[in-house]
Amino acid sequence: MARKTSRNGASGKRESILRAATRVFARNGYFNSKVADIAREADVADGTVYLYFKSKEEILHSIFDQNMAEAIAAGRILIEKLKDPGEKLRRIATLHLERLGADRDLAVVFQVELRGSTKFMREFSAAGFAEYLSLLRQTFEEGQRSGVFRKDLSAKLVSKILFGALDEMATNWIISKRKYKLEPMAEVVMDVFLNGVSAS
Amino acid sequence: MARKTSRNGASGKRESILRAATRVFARNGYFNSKVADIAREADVADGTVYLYFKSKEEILHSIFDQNMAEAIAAGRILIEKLKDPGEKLRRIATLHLERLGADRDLAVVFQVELRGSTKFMREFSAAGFAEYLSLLRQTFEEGQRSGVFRKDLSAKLVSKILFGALDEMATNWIISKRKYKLEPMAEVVMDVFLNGVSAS
Amino acid sequence: MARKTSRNGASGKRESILRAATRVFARNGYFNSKVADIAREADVADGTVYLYFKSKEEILHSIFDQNMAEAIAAGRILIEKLKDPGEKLRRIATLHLERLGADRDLAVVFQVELRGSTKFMREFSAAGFAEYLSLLRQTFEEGQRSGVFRKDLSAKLVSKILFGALDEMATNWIISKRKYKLEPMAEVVMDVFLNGVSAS
Amino acid sequence: MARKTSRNGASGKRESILRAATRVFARNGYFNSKVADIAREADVADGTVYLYFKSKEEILHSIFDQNMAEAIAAGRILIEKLKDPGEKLRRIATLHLERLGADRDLAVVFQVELRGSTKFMREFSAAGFAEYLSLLRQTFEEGQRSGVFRKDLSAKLVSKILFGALDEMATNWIISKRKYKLEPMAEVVMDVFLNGVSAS
DNA sequence: AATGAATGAGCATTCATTCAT
DNA sequence: TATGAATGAATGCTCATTCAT
Repeated sequence: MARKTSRNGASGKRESILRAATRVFARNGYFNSKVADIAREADVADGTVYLYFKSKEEILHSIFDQNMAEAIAAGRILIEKLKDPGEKLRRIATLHLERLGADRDLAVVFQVELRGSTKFMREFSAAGFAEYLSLLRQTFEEGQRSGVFRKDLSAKLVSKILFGALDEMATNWIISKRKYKLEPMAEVVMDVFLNGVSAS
Repeated sequence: MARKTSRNGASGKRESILRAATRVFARNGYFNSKVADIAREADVADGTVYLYFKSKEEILHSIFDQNMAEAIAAGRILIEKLKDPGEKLRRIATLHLERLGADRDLAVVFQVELRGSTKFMREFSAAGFAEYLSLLRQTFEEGQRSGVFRKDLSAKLVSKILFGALDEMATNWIISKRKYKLEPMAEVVMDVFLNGVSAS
Repeated sequence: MARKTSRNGASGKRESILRAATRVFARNGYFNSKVADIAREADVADGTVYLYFKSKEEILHSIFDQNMAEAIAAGRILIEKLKDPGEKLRRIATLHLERLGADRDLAVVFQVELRGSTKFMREFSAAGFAEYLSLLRQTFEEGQRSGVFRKDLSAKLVSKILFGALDEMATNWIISKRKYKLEPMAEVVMDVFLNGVSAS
Repeated sequence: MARKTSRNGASGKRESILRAATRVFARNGYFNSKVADIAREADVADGTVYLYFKSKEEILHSIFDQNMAEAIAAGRILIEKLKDPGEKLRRIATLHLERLGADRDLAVVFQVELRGSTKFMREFSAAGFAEYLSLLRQTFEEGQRSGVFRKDLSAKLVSKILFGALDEMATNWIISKRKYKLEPMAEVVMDVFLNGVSAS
C-alpha cells in the first residue's frame, strides 16, 4: 500500500505539475506565467519541474499532446459501434465541446494559450491536430461513400469547416461574460452542418 | 503647404510603424519581436515609436483596430446595394478571405499573434470583432425575416458558425505548407453554410 | 569644454566599467562576481554594462587585452633606444613587475583570475601573451647574434624560463601575507637569469 | 577477508572518484564540471560522492593534496642517497615534469584548474606547495653551505625562480598545440639555472 | 554504505520604456 | 518632432547538496 502510494506519488508528480500548469496558464497566460508559479501551485520546488519537463514550453506542449491523444482515443471508441456517419460526427462534435466545457482551464489553454505562436501552430498542425482533422475527414468520406453526404464537396475542406465552427463555439464560450453550457452548442452546429452537407 | 507636408509626414510615420510592426510580428511573433526591431524596420529611432504609440501592445491592438474598421466599412459598402441576404453573406465572406489572402503578414497577425492572450481575446471580443459578428447576425436576421433562412436557428449562433468556418480557412492557409489561394475557399464555405441554413 | 567632458563621459563609461570589474574580480574572483556588482561599482545600471560589453566573459578578456597591449607598447618604447640585449631584458622584466606591482587588483586578475580556464589559457596563449613571449625571444636572439648570450640554448625555451620566473614572482607577491615591493624582484631574477645564459 | 575487501572497496571508491574528477575537471574545467558528471564517470550515485568528500571544492583540493604529498615523498626518497645539491635539484626538477608529463589530465588540473581562485591560491600556498618550495630551498641552502651555489642569493627567491621556470614549462606544454615530451625540458631549465646560481 | 529524487538559492542577460538633448 | 543612450525590473534554468529509504 505504502509502495503503491509511493509509486503514484512519483508519476503523480508529473500529472500534478501538468494540472497546476493548466490552471496557472489559464489564469495568467503562458507568457506571464512563471515556472515558479507552476511549481508553487503544484506544491513542488522549482527545480522539480525540470525533472519532469525540459522547459516551460514543453509543459505547454505536453498539456496539448496528452489531452489531444486522450480525446482522439475517446472519440474512436465512441464511434466504433456506430453505423451512421452523421451520427458519428454528431458524437465527436459533442465529445469535443463536452471535454472543453468540463474544464474551463483546459479550454482556455486550448483555445487561447496554444494559439499564440506560429511555431506552435505548425507543430500543432503537424501533431495531434492533424490526426483529429483526419478523423473528421475519414468519417465524412465514409458518409460520402455510403451516399448520405454530398459527393461534390471536398472532405478535407468540409472537415475544416466543421472544426472551425466547433472551435469558434469553444472560443466564444471562453471569452463570453455569460455563463452557459458549451456542450449543447454541438447540436446547433451539427444541425446546420449536416443539413448543409447531406445528399438529396 | 509646409504644414500639410508636415501633417502627412507625421501620419505617414504612424502608418509606416504600423506596417513595419505587421511585418515584424508576422516574422518573429509578437513576444519575440522587439520594439527596436520595429523601429529599425520602420527606419525610425526607438524612441520615436513612443511618440505614436503608448506601448508595444498598443501597436498590436492598433493593427487590429484599424484593419477591422476598414474591413467592416468595406463590407457595409459592398452589401449596401444588394437585396439577397444570401448574396450579402457571400460577399462578406469573400471579402473576409480576400483581405487576409492579399496580405500574408496581416493574416499571420490576425490569425496567430492576436490570439495569444485571454486579455486581448476579451478586448478583441468587445471591440471590432463584436461589430463584425453583429454585421453577420443582422444580415442573417434579415434573411430570416424575408423567409430565405430557417427561423428555427439562433442568428447569433449561426453567425459564429459562419465566422468560425471562415476563420479556420484563414488559419489553415497560414500554417499550410502548400501555396494556394485563400479567397476561393469562401465559395465552399458558403455552399455548405447556405445549404445548411436555407429555409425549405 | 562641455563637449569634451561629454565625449570623455561616453568613452569614460567603458573605462569605468573595466576598472570597476578589475576591482570586483580581484576582490571576489571572476566566478563569484556578479555583473550587478560590477555595475554598482561602476555606478551604472546593470543593462549599461551590456552596451559596452557582450558578456561578463568579454569584460575579463578586455581587461587582459587592453593591459597587455599597453604593456607591450610600453616595453617596445622602453628598449627602442637601448643597445645591450641584456639591458633590454632587464628593463622589460622590471617593467613587467612594476606594472603589476603598481596595481594589485590588476595583478590579481592577471595572475589568478585569468588562469582558471583552459579555454582562456588557449586564447591567452594565442593573443597578447604570445606577442609578449615573442618580444622576449627576439631580444634574446639579438643577444645570441651579438655574442652576449649562449648560442646553445633555444631562445624559445629560454624566454619561457624567464617569463615563468617573473610570473612566479608576481603570483607569490599576490598570495604573500607579507607586504613587500614587487618590482625589485626583477633584479634578482635577472641576476640569476643573465648569469645563466651569458656566453663565456 | 571480507572486511579487507570491503575496506579496499571503500577506499577504492574514493580513489575512483578522485580519478574520475581529474578526468572531468581536465575535460570541462572545474566550474563547468558538475558533481553529477564526476559521479557518472566514477560509476557511483551522486550522493555517494558526498560520503567521501564534503564538497566539490574538497575534491579539487584532495587531488592537489594527494598528488603533492606523493610527489614530495617521491622526491625525498629520490635525493636521499645523493650528495651533490645540484644533482639533487636536477632530479627533483625532472621528477616534477615527469609526473605531470605522464598524466595530462592531472597536469591540466594542476596548471590550470587549481589556479582559478585567490582563495585556493592562498591555501595552495599554505599547504603542500610551501613544502615543495621548502624542499627546493633547503636543497639550495645545502649547496650554498657546501660552496657550490652562490651565497649572495636569497635561497627563498631562487627556489621560486626555479619553480616558476618549471611551472611555465608545464603550463606551456598543456596549452601547446604541438605534441612533445615534457620531461626533457627539465634539462634545459637546469642548465640555465645551475649556470646562473653556481659559485665562481 | 549507497542511492537518486527533491530541493531552492542564485544570476546573466534582455528589452520595453524614459528622457535629456 | 526625433533621437538613442541609459535604465532596471524581471525570470527561466542549473546544480551543489541533502536525506528518506
